[in-house]
Amino acid sequence: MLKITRKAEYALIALRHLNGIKDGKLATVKEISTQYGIPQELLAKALQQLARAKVIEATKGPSGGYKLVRDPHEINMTNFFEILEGPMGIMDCYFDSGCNQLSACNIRTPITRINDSIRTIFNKLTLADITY
Amino acid sequence: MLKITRKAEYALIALRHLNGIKDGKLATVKEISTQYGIPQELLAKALQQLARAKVIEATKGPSGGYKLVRDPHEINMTNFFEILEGPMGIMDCYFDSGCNQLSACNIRTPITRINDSIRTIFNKLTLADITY
DNA sequence: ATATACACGACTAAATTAGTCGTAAATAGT
DNA sequence: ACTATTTACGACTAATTTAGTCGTGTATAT
Repeated sequence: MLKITRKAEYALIALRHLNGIKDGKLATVKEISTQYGIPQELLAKALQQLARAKVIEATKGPSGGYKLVRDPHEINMTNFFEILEGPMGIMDCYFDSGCNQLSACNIRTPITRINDSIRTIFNKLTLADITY
Repeated sequence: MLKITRKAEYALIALRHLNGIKDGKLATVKEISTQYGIPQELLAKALQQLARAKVIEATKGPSGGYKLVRDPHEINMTNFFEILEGPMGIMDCYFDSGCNQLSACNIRTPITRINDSIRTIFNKLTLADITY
């Protein structure tokens, strides 16, 4: 319950790794996946998403790989999770999903407040915090 | 992502409902499920769990039903969710699950901190808050 | 050229969640 | 005693989501 996906977990591990290597150095998916025991293809997908979102930058070809291109203090966890997993909220009604039948719903307001609290936590948390 | 289950959602709706009815009055699963458009059997299960956990009390037979037996201020959301869905945490490694392969894991500490933050939110939130 | 690395969509498998069904047990009303 | 009502609960199926794999393509350093 309230779990993040493995893809996000793997991405976090990778980001922390990228954040730890020297400026200008690159890390490949292969390196990271073997070092942490992560399925390579799955990690690859996650990193591709982060690259599309311009959080990291890819270099193709031999001696290619990924590097961080944004200040870790600027990457907050709400952004991060939403890049990988879409909108964050403890219930679907929060963003979309007709939810026709439950027009009698008596908990929408409190749920919204809970959602906001969680978003606030993740907004304040940056990759820099994850790095210690 | 970070979603609660429907069972928990339904249970919340029911609890809020029970909290709203007069002292001594009971509400049946049938009433609640039809009023809010919730699958009866699923709601029944959720309420049975809450009854086992002594959050609500069941009376069998005709004119039976459920009532709240604890002060809404004492029922916090961590308890509530853990009764229905088991331990709460954004990642499994938090409580159990060997997680053998990832001994190289570089994010355990920050993950633990995030978990704690979320638990803190839910600890502070009581059923009374959900009721407005 | 070739080997290496990212890009990406399609696919399958596994796990979780949602929902259903059948049966039992208690009890109020008759 | 009988019946209708209501909770209790395990077993089951269906739906959805998540995890992981595969094939193919593109860029590029040597």
